[in-house]
Amino acid sequence: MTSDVMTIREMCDAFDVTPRTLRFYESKELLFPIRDGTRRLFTRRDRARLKLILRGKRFGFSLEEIRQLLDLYDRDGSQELQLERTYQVARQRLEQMERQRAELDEAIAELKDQLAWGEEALAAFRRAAAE
Amino acid sequence: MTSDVMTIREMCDAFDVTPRTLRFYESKELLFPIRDGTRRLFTRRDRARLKLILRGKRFGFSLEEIRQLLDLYDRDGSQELQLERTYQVARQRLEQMERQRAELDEAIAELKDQLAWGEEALAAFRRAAAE
DNA sequence: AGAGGAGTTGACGTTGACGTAAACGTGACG
DNA sequence: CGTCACGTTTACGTCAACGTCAACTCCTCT
Repeated sequence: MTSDVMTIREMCDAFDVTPRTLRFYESKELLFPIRDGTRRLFTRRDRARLKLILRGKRFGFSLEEIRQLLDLYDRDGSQELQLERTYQVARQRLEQMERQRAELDEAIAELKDQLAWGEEALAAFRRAAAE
Repeated sequence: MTSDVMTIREMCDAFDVTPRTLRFYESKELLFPIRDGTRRLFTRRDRARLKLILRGKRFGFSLEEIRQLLDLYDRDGSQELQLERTYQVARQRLEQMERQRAELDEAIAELKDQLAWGEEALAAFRRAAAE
């Protein structure tokens, strides 16, 4: 099963990222492709991680935050202390996220108010123009 | 009414920003304080603009976007077109924010799942340790 | 053998929104 | 008169997440 690993090009096509991005992620220890000589070969584990990375980015998380989350998903640590530690990290992240959501909700509500005001102002213009 | 203008310090206190920020905004042509010699004096117009700037930032607009919106308001004459334009931009932002919130909610749910998993695993450890 | 294409490693550039430091001016107070 | 506190300008630093070269190496096809 050679298709168990993918070249950098195949990865780029599959995930719509650039080679630079994949090398960058590797340098940040988000991905761990194996080497065929100097060339990178991405395993199915790398693909799973990249999928999570890209999703995390869409959520607006930093790569460093994502790296921490990946360590949770990656919970290979069969050790209780390690699990406990990553669990705490994840809980903190959840709190952050819920604060973010609260702020976002507030901003959305405010913006909606503004839109209502704008709508009213536009309606006034149109009434004035109708005379 | 000397309170018609404010010093940089008064502005910082009133709006909870740093002097650097106000100077930066001036350099970006978002604010136009008048000068008393070399010192800046912020008018009520500056205060109105700053209020809008900070609100815009909470909504996630870039300073450049904010500048353009402010400039639209500034051009003299009938403001209906400008208002219409601003309204459209704001509506697009709102859509972006609501999509962002939906994704954030999804991520929160997923992370909660992971946490439940971790909790269960920890509980298993503790049961094993209780023997 | 030569050309082409994909891959590699540095290293520097970019954008946004400021922070920080240096070096100096100025007015009020004791 | 000294010395603060506060102000100024200029300019360089920062952080994230890559983009954009340059200067190779290696494989493949003809």
